Amino acid sequence: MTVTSHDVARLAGVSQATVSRALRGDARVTADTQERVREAAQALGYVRSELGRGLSTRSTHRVALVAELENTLYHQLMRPIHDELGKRDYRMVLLAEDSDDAGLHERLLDRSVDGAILMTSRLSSALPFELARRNLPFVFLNRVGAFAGAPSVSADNFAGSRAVGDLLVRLGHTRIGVILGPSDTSTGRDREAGFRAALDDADISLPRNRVFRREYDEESGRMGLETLLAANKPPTAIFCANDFVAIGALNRATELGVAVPGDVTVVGFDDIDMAAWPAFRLTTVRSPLMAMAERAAGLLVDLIEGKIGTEHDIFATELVLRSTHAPA
Amino acid sequence: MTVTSHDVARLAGVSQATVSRALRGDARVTADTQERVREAAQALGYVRSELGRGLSTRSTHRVALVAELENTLYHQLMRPIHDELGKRDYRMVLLAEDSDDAGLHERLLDRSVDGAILMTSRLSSALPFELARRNLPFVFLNRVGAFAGAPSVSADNFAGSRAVGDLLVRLGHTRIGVILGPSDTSTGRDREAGFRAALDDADISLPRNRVFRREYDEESGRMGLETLLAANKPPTAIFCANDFVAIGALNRATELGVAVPGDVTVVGFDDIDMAAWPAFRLTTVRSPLMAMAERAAGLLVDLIEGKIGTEHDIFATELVLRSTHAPA
DNA sequence: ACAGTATTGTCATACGTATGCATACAGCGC
DNA sequence: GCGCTGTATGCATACGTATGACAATACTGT
Repeated sequence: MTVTSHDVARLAGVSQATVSRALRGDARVTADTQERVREAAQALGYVRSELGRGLSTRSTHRVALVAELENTLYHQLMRPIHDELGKRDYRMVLLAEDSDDAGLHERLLDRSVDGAILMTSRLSSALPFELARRNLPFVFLNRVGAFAGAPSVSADNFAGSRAVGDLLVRLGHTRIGVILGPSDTSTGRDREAGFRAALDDADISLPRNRVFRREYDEESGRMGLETLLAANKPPTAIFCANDFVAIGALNRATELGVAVPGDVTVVGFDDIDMAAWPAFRLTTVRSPLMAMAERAAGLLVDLIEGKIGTEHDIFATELVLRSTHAPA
Repeated sequence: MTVTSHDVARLAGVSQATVSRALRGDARVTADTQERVREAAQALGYVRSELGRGLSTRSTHRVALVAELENTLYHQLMRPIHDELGKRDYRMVLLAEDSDDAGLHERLLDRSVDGAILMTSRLSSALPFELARRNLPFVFLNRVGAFAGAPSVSADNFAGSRAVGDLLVRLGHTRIGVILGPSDTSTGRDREAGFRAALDDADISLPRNRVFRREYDEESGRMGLETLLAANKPPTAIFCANDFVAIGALNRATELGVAVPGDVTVVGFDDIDMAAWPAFRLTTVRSPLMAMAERAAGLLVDLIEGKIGTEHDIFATELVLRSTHAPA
């Protein structure tokens, strides 16, 4: 039923080995024979089996993108990753990272991929160590893992958040709140640290009841805004650890009849496409997400092909001033 | 370097064949031996090679999800598909459907997947015929292909759009515009037909300058709204072929200072999560996307395992009245 | 104790491709 | 016509797993 290289060989009147060589353009096969083989392959509609090829060469030219399906940030990153990998003759496979790691470990180590891009790795995750132990090349994207032995690509989260802190201070805010991401992610930690640094410099305190910490999703933003504003002395400005959170905050504010930026300033992080929509016009920090994704893909291929060592790339961020911030 | 079943066999003091059987829980291996093998596998950190397994069994337990990366609708569908496949012991692989079909054909036919879910298939696409010819099982999701030999799962697009048409008529609109999706998709065609049927029944015409046709994305909505409203006698209501388009229309309306629904009524289709956000509160038609995705995944697995024939499932839709519609 | 059967494990091979090595053959100089 | 070189192709095998056929062992009843 399936057409194999043996079928092609029979039709072209050569051996299977010659078919393999001919189709790869091996110079040891005459142009004449190559042509004949190619025609036979075409006629039969031959498609080389990735399984056979992979088994033989111990490489699949496939790369796993490991992400939490719920984290919508990666949707924007798939195109640049896909295209960069394509250019380098690699394919992308999406693996969902769920709570139970067991299946994921296996899927990464079953030899069906040559490497992985980890996008949503938690600092506490054992995965990077496991992969390193098994010599499966991988890079971090938008994360820095607890494991330092792998290349990473990330935005300058510390500087970016610090810039937001400085902005809020400059605008005269003193009661400032923050909706943070998970503390066991590098972005969660770094964005917190940068922001705190700015407030510290201005001698502005960040009491516990002005800190809300949860996931990187819209829902968290909704809850965060509501919770923070319910306090005795509610903040006049809220920094959200990423744009999805910020948009959730804006949504809840609208529902509660809270004016932004009239009643409260809201600032996000990442500058996803949606942030620029007129419905939001979110003031935020731009991470060069496309460039980062492309770089990560490139680094991974280099790593797989043994061309580089460990390298940590940090991309500069840029404050994007839109319409959700105002003086205190 | 890589741990194989031979290594496990050596350590457990049995043959490779026994390892294979033991790990699959074959009754022909004593519980005692199974335990010993399992321990050895554990000790060595053995992970079965998908390549070897696939080559031997001619099945990979992997299913391709074929989608255009730009079509954000599928992001919402990945979780139900992923989970349903997981339950049935299958894995999901995302393949980007780009303009050049060549690479895609190969990736589907290289025996690295057992089947495919086609989510963005164009009516003109040769892919379904190609897959059918090669006996690669597949199902259509949210589409009906020109090829009728494969199962399909879709919403009742005709009835849904007709309901929107009826609604607009009931609200007293007579100058009605529409922003349609590509005419070589079944959704594009069916949603157009249903809407036209409703207008026909009410003797309301749909002149060419009130029809804008483009892709299923936010950008198309922006352009569509602007174009339609620029006409001499602009429409007082606009039906958008899906929610992304509708949101694009809302965005552009905001930028242009056009009030919705004060100046113009806007209705979408699908009821994606975002449609309910307070920034939009979009009146739309709900497709049971989750249930559809789950069903498609289930059907595909049944098809792969030879349990069913061809079956076309159509899910009922439901009008969701929010805040973007008003009387003429 | 023996034949007969059930149980447990091994052997050998297939899956489809890639590749080191061997071979056949053409061309060449003498 | 002989041996030599070099090139085009074929042969054989490896990759890791699964499985049908078979062998070895234990167990049963008489």
